[in-house]
Amino acid sequence: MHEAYDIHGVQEKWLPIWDELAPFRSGRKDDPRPKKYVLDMFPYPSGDLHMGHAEAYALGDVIARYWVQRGFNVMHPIGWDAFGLPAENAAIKRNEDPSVWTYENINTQRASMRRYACSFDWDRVLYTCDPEYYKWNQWIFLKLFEKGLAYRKNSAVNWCPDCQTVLANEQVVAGLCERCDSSVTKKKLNQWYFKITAYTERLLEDMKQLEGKWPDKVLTMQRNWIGKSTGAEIKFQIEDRAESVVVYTTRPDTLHGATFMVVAVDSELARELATGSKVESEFNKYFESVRSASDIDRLATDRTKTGVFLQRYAINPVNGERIPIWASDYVLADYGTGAIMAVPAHDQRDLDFARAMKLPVKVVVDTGEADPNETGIATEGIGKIVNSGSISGLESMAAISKIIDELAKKDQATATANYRLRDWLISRQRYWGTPIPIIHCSKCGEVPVPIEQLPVKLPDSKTVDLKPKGISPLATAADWVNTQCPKCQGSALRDTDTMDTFVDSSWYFLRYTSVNNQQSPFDDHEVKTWLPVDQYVGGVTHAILHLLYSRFFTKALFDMGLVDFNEPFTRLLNQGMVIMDGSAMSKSRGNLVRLSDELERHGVDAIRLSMVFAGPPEDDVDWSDVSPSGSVKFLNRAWRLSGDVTSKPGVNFSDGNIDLRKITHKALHDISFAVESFRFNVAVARIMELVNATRKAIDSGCGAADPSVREAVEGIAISLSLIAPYTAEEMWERLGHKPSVALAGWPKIDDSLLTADAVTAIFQVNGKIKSRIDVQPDISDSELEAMALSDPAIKSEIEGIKPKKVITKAPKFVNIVL
RNA sequence: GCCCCUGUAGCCCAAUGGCAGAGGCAGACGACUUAAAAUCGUCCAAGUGUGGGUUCGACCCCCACCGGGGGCACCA
Repeated sequence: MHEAYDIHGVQEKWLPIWDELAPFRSGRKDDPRPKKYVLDMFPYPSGDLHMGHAEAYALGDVIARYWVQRGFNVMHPIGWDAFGLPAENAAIKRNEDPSVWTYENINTQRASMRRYACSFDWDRVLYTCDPEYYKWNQWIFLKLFEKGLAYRKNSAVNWCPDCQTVLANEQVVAGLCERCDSSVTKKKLNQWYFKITAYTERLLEDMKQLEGKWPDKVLTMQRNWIGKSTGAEIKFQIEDRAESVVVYTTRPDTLHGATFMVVAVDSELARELATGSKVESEFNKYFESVRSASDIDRLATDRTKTGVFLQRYAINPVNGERIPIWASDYVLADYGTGAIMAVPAHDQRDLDFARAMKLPVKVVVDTGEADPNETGIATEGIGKIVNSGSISGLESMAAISKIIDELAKKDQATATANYRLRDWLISRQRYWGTPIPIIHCSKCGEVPVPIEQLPVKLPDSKTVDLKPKGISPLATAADWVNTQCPKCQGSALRDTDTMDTFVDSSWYFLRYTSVNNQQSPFDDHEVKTWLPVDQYVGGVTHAILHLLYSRFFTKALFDMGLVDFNEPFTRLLNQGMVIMDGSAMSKSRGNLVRLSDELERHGVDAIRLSMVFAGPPEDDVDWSDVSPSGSVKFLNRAWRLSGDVTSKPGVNFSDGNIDLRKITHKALHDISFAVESFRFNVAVARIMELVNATRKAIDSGCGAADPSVREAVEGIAISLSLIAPYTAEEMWERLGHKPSVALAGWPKIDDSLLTADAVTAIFQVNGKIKSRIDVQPDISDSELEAMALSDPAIKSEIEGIKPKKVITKAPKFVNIVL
């Protein structure tokens, strides 16, 4: 039986010692170390931790632990995103308060995190369902309300029939509810919104700060989501109507080609134009058919165009042509002005409609492609303008600015931009969330709950009918709903909706700085000390939702003077998913791997190591490609080294074997570099290399007693402490040191040991390698070139031909071009 | 349909315009062992998806195509 350490024994051994030492407590007032805020996205407490958490928290931990070793005062907090539907649904099923299920899961997860050796600061924990937390949600809501950034409006909203609540645009994915995949329908409701659209340009502009620091993918997704387009608003006179209609177009250069106008069937304008006309009943029939269609149907791209001619005409401002006005569902009521000028020759959707309705097609841009009249394919590119009066002959770009100028003088056009981003709908018709702190008074209207009355706590769940029925369960708590108007003292009603749980996570990173503060959401001084977050770690699933909302909150708080930075997360790392056999793990697929089973089998360190070593962090980890037993083997191999070292702690390393010392210093240097550039898999490979080299040095090199061996093994223990804390702690103890290795500090790297004694130079002829030779690393270009030219292999290649060119980069290579 | 990422050994992955291989998994062989496990050691394999181009030199940069993944998709 070869010596091996007891995986589970060491876990039980070190946990209480770490509890005692609390090596990751941050924020001592007199701490002289520079700060670093490393943040993992907090979990939703939906049961125990799973493989995905194991990966994410292993990666975040490497970063946090690394900066501690590098001498930083690292804040690495954790909390729970504890409001939300699963708790409520469980509560209904179990007939108990949602908090019971929630806190049971939180306790389970907390115990698992402790065991998983997460380097969290356990003094900075928060739960969003805690009234001490959501009180500040309400406080921020009221601040936004005061600034006009929180408002209520009546409009058609996304409704999930399964969750029985409304959803924000961001929470509808391809017509389906992002939570439960039900088909989302529309419902006309009076709902609360946050005015994120007031920040559109800044959300877009400030992304420049994040370039290179956030994954490009996330920035692209946010840009797409915001969806900026530039163009012009153009006024069209309408026959027999005093007011003109404004349309938005990105292609004012095609204005002469507008042969009809289309208004959104569900717009006010369409209703007005149809009312009292001969086509009113036909319009109503069409309107009803469109209204009952699901989003899924509506979004199908290959759907044939439908519409109703409203028997009305608009006048094209550039040529006075009468163009018919149609109502259709292919124009959206809430984008642009809800009406468009249709240019069938140069827009595929308009062309499809024109062909379906037998409307004329007029080519006004020559793109060099075939006539859309014949091909049925609109020529959407830019080109030379034709048949367009004053702008004929211009290129599209020049034509756009000219026509806008001309029309602007007559007050018929304005250059403008449009965005896809809509305001954030935050009211939800469910119980387990933050109550909206507004009182509705028949005399005074929407009255904010006075600050000193916060929090507006949720009514006791026993007094509430939790079953979803389309209105908020809070409405059934009569005693809670009926209250007094803070202004006129008359009887009034509380708002019964709760906030979207994304509100909770939009500022939690600020609360960590002062979780026990009862006077304000966060302590000014602490926020100045710690924020912004230096490193955020989490899944790409939040690329739009959470990250966009948090950026919006930060900017709003900045404008209120509450924070002094405008981007919350300086750097972002997106880890991939843990999958199995090529697809996402799920019970129904039968490919679920249970984290607890894996931990039981291989131990915490081996699982953490496997996660980190599996590949680049942003790639998915396929668990079927991972060998946790290989990790166990490696950890044993590293651990055994610590028992072989015979020199005493504190021995002078400079007396050690130079070869091993060079390997050690190079390895430690490379490991730092790899960790700082998020190539953790490479860092692990370097540690493995160092372990192999040390093994060799002990068995067949300088021997176990050499000081260089101690230096190497100590370096291994410290590096491993980022990834495999239990093993590292055991090694550190066996090396004769006191715990914790987490605080040992990164070894000082001696630059003079980083240069090799000799390097292999290569000699090429026409880029092909012909010879190689070991040279001094400080050899000069001319020396190396001379060596190359006198090298026998090279000489025979050259054979008296005079080289055209010789490229020399000492000490690496010489390339002779013939 | 549009945009982005990606393709290296049987597999997971390294290689920051300069020797294609750092590390691991799997495999083969040897040492130790009565034997096996564990351990230690040795070995094994691709010329970088395909075709062009730039360069003295390309896995790396550019273009096209093929395969895989992702995002957007009636947003005027």
